[in-house]
Amino acid sequence: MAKRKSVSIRDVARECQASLTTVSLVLNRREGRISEKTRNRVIETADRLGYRPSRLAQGLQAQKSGLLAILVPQLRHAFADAYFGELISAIQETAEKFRYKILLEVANPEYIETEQHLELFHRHYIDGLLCLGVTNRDTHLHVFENGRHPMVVVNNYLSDIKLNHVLCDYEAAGRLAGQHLVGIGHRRIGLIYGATEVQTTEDLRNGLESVLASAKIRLPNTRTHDGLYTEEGGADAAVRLMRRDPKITAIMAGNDKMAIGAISGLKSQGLRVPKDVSVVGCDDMHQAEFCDPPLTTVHTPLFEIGQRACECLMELIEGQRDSVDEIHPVTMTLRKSTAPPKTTD
Amino acid sequence: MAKRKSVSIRDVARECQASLTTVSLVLNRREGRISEKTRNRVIETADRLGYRPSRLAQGLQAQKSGLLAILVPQLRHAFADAYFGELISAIQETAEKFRYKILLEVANPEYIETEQHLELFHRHYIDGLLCLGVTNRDTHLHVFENGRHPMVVVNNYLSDIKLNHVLCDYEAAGRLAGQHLVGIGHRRIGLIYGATEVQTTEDLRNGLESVLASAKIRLPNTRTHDGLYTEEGGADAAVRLMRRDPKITAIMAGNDKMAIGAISGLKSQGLRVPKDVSVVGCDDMHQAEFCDPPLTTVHTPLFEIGQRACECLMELIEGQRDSVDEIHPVTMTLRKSTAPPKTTD
DNA sequence: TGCTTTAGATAAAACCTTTTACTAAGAAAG
DNA sequence: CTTTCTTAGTAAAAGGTTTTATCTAAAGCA
Repeated sequence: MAKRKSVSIRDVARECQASLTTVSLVLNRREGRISEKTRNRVIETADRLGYRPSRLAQGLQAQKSGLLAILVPQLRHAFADAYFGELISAIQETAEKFRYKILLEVANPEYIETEQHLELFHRHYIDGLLCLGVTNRDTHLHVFENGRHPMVVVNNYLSDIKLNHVLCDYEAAGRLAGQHLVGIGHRRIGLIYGATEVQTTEDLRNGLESVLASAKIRLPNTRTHDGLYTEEGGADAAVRLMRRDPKITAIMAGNDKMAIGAISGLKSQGLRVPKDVSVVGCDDMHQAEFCDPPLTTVHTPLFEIGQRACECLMELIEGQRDSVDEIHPVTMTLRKSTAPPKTTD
Repeated sequence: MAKRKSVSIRDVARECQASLTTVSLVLNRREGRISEKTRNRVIETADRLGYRPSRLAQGLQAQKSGLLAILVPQLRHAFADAYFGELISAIQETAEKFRYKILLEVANPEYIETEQHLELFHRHYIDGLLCLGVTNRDTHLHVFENGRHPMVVVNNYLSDIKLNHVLCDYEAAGRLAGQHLVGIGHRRIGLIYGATEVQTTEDLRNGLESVLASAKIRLPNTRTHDGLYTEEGGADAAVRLMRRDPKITAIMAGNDKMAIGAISGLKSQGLRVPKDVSVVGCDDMHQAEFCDPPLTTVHTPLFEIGQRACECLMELIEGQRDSVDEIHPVTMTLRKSTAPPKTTD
């Protein structure tokens, strides 16, 4: 079975006795220039031959690839993660509406070293870039500071580099969780944070601390621990926190994964949730509803964030705006993992 | 800031007083044709101007896009799913080794209707395709039967259409789980399956039934239920199964998500796992280790499957082979969600 | 009749590479 | 001194599209 060459616009033109220009004009619906008769002849021929314009040729001519890239950090199997998955779903869905396609890029050390994220633009691979899971350590992103290449940081931002971003209000998330816990009577509250180099981690902690402060509660370092954004990390952190300060009555975790891990860790120590210790998460992942007990958590509108990030990127590409800076509100979702403390201390 | 045009090979040639051919030859390391002196001059100039070959032009000339697509079904936020995530991670990692990039495609009804999966090839978007989450209903894939376009079905196959595939042995998975449960004394065993239109679901059931049959145990329809591959579905199915036949002592679920849902459903009925009812899953997702109780499950080598599928696709593209049909073995992972039944009936 | 306008169509350029086929100059061979 | 071979390099074609500038024939007008 010989791999027959695909039919080009040239073939269509020859077949229906018209020029390339005519065919192109007709097929691109440029109105008014071509007679009805010729138009129909061209369309019929194109249809009959099964003509499909080559995207490479179109891209070359238009100097547009029609592709966006999503840049994800290299975590242990990053795509097996519900957080990234949710954002990617949202972005892909939105991009499709704008007839863009999505390229998947993973930022491993060699990738950064060789500046592949820039190369994507230089080599005309993509028209725009969405960065997921960035941290303050991602100094390689400074190349986007000048805004020369359309790019948006999704659900985060960098403290030192001014970049386009769309995210939700993690300080408010910390405040809401804090208000909830303090409101039902907790005073010894622990915090399991994700990586400190993530700016939103900082924000969340600040939000929580501000609420605690106004209730005259301190958050000493003995009551905080890194949970690495993972279940294992959360479990481990919870165990350590309780060992350091057994009087803790409530724990907030920086994301649902760590919160679920924490619950598991607490259980392993014979502690009941929420009877002995309350746990509140952050994200409101699908899974939060299905753990035991169902997780009280801060709802962050991840899907919406992904959508907006993509929409804004489109506007950057089209030149309809030249910077993006959006912060979306968050809400509290009450389930069964929090309750008033047994004893007030 | 005027969007300065990017530098082309023409610019390099002009700048260093050489022809396009010479520059191209040097930059593509075609050995022997160009003198050391000219070579160095060209390299220096290209470097100085920051020349980057346009992928669109290269692709047009080579009639290759350098892109693969992953086609995922439109499920509720498909990418927020650990199963697909694991496969995608593996594929992306492998593709990178071969210097291919990955395009993300979601097969919604309109997508199928307009044959976008074919269009990807016709319009030179991609050089190869990997299909995830396919079912026997996906008749639109018959267009790939002739093998004209390089494509591989990942971790599944279709009963009616002969397509390239790489998957793990789901019949063995059913057998292993069955042997384990029967081995520790269970005789009333329930099955929560995923969608029946998925061929591997069928295989898994056949494997389980074959083991039960040789132990003279039947698997009547009253002891099976659809769990929709979701946690909710699994929970619901477990509740219904126990209601229909309260003497069931063990349940196998077609994937870990349903198994975890089932555990949650059983708990909600006051049943203890594994004391009252044993549960065994299939997949061995990361989460399986962290639920309560940790899940006994069949380990399917998903990462390896993704890797191999991608490798085979490369070979199809390069014309090094013209069909793919690989089945990988599975193993049993014993944790805490199964135990001998309380009473034998 | 002679000039201008318009509708319909097209040739050629541009987008950027790679590859094929060719040339010019110098060296080796006779 | 002529012929052949080799080396270093280049012009041109091909890959497929869109767009700009141009052309032709017919119609409109004085």
